[in-house]
Amino acid sequence: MKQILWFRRDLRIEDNAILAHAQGEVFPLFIFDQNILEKLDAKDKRVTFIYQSVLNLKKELQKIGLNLAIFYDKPEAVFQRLKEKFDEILCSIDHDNYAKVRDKNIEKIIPLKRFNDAFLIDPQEHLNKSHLPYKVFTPFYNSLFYLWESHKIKTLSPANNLQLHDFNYEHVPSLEAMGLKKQILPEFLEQKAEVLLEKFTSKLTAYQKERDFFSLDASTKLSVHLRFGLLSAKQFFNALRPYQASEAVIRQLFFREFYNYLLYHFPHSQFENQKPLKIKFLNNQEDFKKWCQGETGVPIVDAGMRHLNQTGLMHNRLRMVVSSYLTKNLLIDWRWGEAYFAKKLLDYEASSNIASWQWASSTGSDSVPYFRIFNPYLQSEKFDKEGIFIKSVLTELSQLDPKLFHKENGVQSNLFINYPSQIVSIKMSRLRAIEAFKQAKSKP
DNA sequence: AGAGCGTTGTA
DNA sequence: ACAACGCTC
Repeated sequence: MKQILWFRRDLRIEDNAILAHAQGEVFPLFIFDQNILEKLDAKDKRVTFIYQSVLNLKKELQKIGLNLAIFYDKPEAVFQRLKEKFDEILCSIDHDNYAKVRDKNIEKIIPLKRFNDAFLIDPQEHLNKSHLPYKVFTPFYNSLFYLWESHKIKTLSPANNLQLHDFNYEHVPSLEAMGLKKQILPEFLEQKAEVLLEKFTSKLTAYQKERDFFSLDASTKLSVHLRFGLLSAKQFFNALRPYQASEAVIRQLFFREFYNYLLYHFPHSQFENQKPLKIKFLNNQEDFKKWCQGETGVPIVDAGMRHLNQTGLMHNRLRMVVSSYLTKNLLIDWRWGEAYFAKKLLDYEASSNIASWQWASSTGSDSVPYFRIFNPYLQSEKFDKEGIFIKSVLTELSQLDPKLFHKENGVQSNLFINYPSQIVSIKMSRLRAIEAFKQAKSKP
């Protein structure tokens, strides 16, 4: 048996399904997919992260007597060249549309063996008592109680006695050759997943209380590592579950499961409202541009967006604040926001991003009620009272009294500060959104 | 099949 | 209160 081990979003050795299930002669490879790269900005941060992770993986594979061939090509072309020599490809599953279409085409060239490796559960399982997929988080979460109860989930180790297929693929394409520039990444991304995990574990007890506060450093910082599989979901679970205080963070891990599960069962939700609502969005291009650039005149929204643009990161609650502002206050289609996040977020995960935007725009299956609209000023007052986060990003406001950040036109009232005026009044746009969603619902 | 409930809120 | 609905058992 001759197998290609196609690494994609599983850039690790331990608990890796394709390495564990491999047998005989193997050819590990990674493809920098031209179809994907050609659509990216030359300054895309994720590719820098993936690039360094892939080089690390190559070293790790060499330590266990294997290696990694690195291609810059279209997957179809790579496998066309290799098809005579191999019996099958092993890879992990992705449920987003691009991945599904890609894999279907590859399968016509060489048989593909897929493993559910990026998530704890296989979405095909875990149906409700009516044998239908869950649409509400809590019952879904309760159905995973058996997992929660098990303090350890069995992980996988690389298979023994693998032989490396004839290997003369030492050439590694440079980032520049792929049309990309090396980017400076947030410092924590240079650290190994185990190190971040250990640091998080030491402050786990504070997580539940502090996780909502933008300026506190309470989050796991592991979303990017999880996204590209430098750490598996099982490893994450196993490391944290033993602790008393783990419920809150495991719950978030299960949200990740839920959103992957929803995308699997409701693939159309990637493109359309999951609930068949016909909302009359305003979709004003100028407003959208201001939102993207962090020029809305609402300090917490602008700080969140500019921080995203600068770093590729955004705090969970901030994502809710800016997405509520876009879809409700500005009445712009969630798909515009989803696409922008897809371009910018270092931890962009299609399933989580899509479901979260559907949540914010009240179009998803278990989303926020349309009349429960975030007031960005109350959010910043509650979660960034001293304006620490806002000032860290909007440095031109660093001398201001933080109270000004938490009321409409507060900053603008200071005549010495040059800050954009508000696009809309919060009160007016809130009522406008409620009306638009009411209308959408009453349509046949 | 009818009861009970629903991630993150606001005025 | 908001609006009152879909999901789940």
